[in-house]
Amino acid sequence: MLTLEPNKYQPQVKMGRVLVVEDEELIRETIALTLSDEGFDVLTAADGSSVLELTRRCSTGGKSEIAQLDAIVLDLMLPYVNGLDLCRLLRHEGYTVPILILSAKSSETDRVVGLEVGADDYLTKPFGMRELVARVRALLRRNRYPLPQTQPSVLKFKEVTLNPTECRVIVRGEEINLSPKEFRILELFMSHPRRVWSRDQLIERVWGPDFMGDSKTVDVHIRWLREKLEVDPSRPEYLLTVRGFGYRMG
Amino acid sequence: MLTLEPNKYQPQVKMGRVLVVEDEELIRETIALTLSDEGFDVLTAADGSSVLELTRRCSTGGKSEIAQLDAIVLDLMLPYVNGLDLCRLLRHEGYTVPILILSAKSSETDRVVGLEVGADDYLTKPFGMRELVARVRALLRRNRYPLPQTQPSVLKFKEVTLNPTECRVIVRGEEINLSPKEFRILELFMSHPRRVWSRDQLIERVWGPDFMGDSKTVDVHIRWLREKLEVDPSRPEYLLTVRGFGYRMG
DNA sequence: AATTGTAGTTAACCCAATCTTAATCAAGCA
DNA sequence: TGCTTGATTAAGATTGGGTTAACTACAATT
Repeated sequence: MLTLEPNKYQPQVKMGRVLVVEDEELIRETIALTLSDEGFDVLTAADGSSVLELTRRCSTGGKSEIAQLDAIVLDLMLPYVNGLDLCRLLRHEGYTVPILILSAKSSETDRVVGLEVGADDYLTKPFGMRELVARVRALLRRNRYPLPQTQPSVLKFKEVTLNPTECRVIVRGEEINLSPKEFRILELFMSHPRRVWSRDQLIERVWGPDFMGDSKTVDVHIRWLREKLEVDPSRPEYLLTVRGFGYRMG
Repeated sequence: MLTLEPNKYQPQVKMGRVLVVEDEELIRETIALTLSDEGFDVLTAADGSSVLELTRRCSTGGKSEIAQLDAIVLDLMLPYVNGLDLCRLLRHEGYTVPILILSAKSSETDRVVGLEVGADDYLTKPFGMRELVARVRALLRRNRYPLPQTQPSVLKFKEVTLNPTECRVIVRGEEINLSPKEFRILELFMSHPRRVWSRDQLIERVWGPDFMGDSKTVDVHIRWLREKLEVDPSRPEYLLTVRGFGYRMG
């Protein structure tokens, strides 16, 4: 009655453990597969009583398995134990795991009751998988401390990854150390791949409009960047020269 | 442009401070009144720029007013600054206040985008006031009773543990004594590990926007923090310098 | 009221990382 | 070939961060 869906792609980041409680097999499996593909560890249950069982069972010794969940996706129409009662009961037992209720009952009153019974979110059937995933993610995001970036917000190009908020650059798996100017030049290039930038445009964007010096200084910085980025700096694959115009990434 | 709705009934329990951002006056006032009747302290704003102003302003001295909110109800169709951008911006600035998006855009894609931009909930117009209240309550409930496992009341990073409620910091098993500024700087770093903070951002968040002094003062506080945190302050493992940008934890 | 202690700010100094400049060399193109 | 543009390098100038100490403000204590 209780299954763990192995992740197909084994993502590097642990997204969290989600329990899906739904009696209709097709829906249950669809949800489980989708969440699993998105990187969640998924447990499934087809009725309320097996969830109750979880509250009793302790795996590692100590906390019950419920306490180790990061979220529950809970259908309301369940055999034996009603979903609302189950939600109420879990809260009454002191469990604070985020609960997202799924239900065919779409009236405002139903939704209000669901939320008042202790659910964190209420999604009415029919629903789209993308929205379900987004809502589950929102629940986990809120409860994970600290909040991971809502969006990856990293720039990638071939074997180079640049993280603007952390000011980090990874090249072929190795972190490299860039000077401020180098970093900002690279950031500009990576946020506009394949676009050609003239020296003056680079000066304008990276140095600012007050810079009074020689635009040839750009060449030197490009040189240093190539030194750090390229396998063979004299045969660049990333920072390419566009003779007569400027430079371009890619 | 910014009003505080006084509670009519002054409930004994403080429900929380909610900011309602909505340009249509009728809707805004309806929401504000309803929430106010339900016991919330309600602030209202008619456009995005006055919210931006809030990120700058700080009342008691210290945290900006945004940081003192318990939730934001945010309409998407706003003059001047788009609601989505506003949400993204708040998250990007590191604010973790729960956000509930209101929108007339009801497609699944719109909802997914809203949630992915960092909102906690997405409610499509037309909506019922009871549901709105229930959802706001769910957001606050979640924050008030944080999950023991997922949102621990303490922040940990390597060998440093910071307890925000008790204002205590343990380093390698030993409790250390931090000054208020030091504590709040460390708290900010620990709630956003790996994120780079510029001196100005630190000033903004820790000192508040009214601080008129030299941002070099940050350096000195970092120096003292290192003295207390690091094994070898001249070779920091926790508070790292990112030359040209600022500082970063880890 | 005087004293002591704590916290925060500012200024001064030093050093190393970084940036700019200039000079020279190599490559592309007519 | 000759001309132009980019690459490369090293020297010198500049900036930014580390560090310390003096100074101010304020609170607690005597």
